[in-house]
Amino acid sequence: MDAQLKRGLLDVCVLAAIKGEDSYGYRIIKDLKPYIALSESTLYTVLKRLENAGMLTVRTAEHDGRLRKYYRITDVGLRRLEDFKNEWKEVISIYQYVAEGGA
Amino acid sequence: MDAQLKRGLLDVCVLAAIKGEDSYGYRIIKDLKPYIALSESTLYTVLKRLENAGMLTVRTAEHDGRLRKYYRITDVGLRRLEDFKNEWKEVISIYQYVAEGGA
DNA sequence: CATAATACTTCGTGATACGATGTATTATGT
DNA sequence: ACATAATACATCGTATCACGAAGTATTATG
Repeated sequence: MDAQLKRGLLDVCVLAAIKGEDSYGYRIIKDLKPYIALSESTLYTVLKRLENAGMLTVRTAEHDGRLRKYYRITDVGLRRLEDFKNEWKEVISIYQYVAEGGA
Repeated sequence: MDAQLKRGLLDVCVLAAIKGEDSYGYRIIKDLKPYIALSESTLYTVLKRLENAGMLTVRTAEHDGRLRKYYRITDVGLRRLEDFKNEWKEVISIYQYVAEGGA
């Protein structure tokens, strides 16, 4: 899909992917694949950004002798998801303007 | 609204604003205001981009002794709007994923 | 007669998606 | 046994882009 349209959706997609259960990079990419494609470099940029914003916390744990970084959503992250749902009303009104022939 | 979400919508909003009738900078901003706020510097960047992409044509005309640049949508621009509508199905599916609690 | 509105333009900055590339380990196929 | 793919994370450089700030000029308005 269009790279620009993607921009506003990436962060919330990643938050949604870790909302129900802690997850890690590779799995997040696979879980999101049916909805939105993102490369590893993009994902790690997103995760770092969300971490800096306090929307998730990281914990390193061993799995089959290999280290994994597990990401967990915070209250701030959950609030971000709620804000996004509210913002969506605006988006819908914009879409209708565009789809129904503009002015 | 969120700057990132905006990115994928700006171009199509501007195209929609000139779809029905040729328009010019200042008016486009006013017409879009109820839906999406954009500054002059942003709009002219968008218009230049759309022109380079062949999605609109420009014509300078005098109006009350003042020069105005009128923008008209092209077939390429109209096709862009159609593509956008098709892309929207993906966006909706992403939204549902995010809104309904992710994985 | 100043202030606001109209109308367009340029510049610099910060944000950011992504390809390319690198490092390591574990599975899988032949 | 050995190569290839999959898993897992990380960094760097680049191109795109929205926007604030500032500028130029004309026409309404209070």
